[in-house]
Amino acid sequence: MVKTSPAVLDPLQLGAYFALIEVSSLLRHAVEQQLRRAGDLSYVQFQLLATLGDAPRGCLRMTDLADGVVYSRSGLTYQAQTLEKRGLVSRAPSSEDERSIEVAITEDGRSLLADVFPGHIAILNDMLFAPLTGQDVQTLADVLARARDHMRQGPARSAAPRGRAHRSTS
Amino acid sequence: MVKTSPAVLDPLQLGAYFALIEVSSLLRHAVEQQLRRAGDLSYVQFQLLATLGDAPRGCLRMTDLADGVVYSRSGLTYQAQTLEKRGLVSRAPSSEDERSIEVAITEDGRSLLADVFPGHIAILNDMLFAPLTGQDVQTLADVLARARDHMRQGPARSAAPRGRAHRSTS
DNA sequence: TATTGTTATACTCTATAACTATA
DNA sequence: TATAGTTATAGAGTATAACAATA
Repeated sequence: MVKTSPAVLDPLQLGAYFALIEVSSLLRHAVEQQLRRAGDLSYVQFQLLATLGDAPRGCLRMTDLADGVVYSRSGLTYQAQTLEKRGLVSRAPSSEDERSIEVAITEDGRSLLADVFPGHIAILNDMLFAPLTGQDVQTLADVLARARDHMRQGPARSAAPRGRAHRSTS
Repeated sequence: MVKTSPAVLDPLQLGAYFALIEVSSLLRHAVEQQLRRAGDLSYVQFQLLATLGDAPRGCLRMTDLADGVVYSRSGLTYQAQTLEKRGLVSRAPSSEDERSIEVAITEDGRSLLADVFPGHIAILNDMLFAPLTGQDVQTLADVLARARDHMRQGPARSAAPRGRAHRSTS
């Protein structure tokens, strides 16, 4: 039988959850404003550009690009079109699979990333890292990485049928 | 002179940042879906209801309610109206300060919260807490609380003028 | 048939600025 | 004048479903 989670959180868990939500929310809001000012980018657009910038040849298929950044295909199409109009990415059919589109970051895209990075990093340092020790950061990275890997693995069992309908795990 | 942050992040910081963003993003997306299904609530609406539910008499002024959940006044007005139409909150002018509106969670609001909580908590347990030890949670709560308190204090100095303005917004 | 991606469409949410009213 | 809140409006972003094309 699958281990059933208790129906409540202990205060420690509640604190961790609230702090996580609040920290990421405040951080994201601050970073979004900086990205908008420095490069007229939304956070999602920045994530897409940064993902491409890190990719082997600055180039990924739409589907792979979407992974983890965007939650619907049409949403990615929308953003990719926006970025393409600005000349920050280019799109071309894949030679291997004619169904696929390969998205590549352009020179302008890399240049904009470079413009935006310093301010981005400054915010992270000032807001997030300033009050933390090296050990804190180490632990944070370790624990969150474990959580992330876990989330990436199985689709959350409880993502489906809870709440209103109070039937037990059927 | 203000201490200047280094222009780059070390790999550890980068890892902590990415993991934080990814974890909170995955978590929030999962929770949003659950809230929508179980109670037809957006995350912000849930936060507002939950904040009211925790308040001394289930009642807060608009301004205090906004704090930390919403980033503009009109945004709160919009959400408060939405919740009021559904009978989940009520609004009445404050007797002390005629300018203020006091928002109170209703019985229906509390009932909906109760409907939604179990599924919400189940997701947290399954996605976030399952792979973590009690010590992990303890540390996470501690470190993130410190970060949050720091963020709450001063408006980030770097929120203003960094990253070379790329004014070609035309 | 399954997969990749686009389009049309409708909707939610947010932000800015102008506004009213009270302190 | 400053504060509390609303309104009008406009724009960004997202999701769903129907669609075309390739594997």
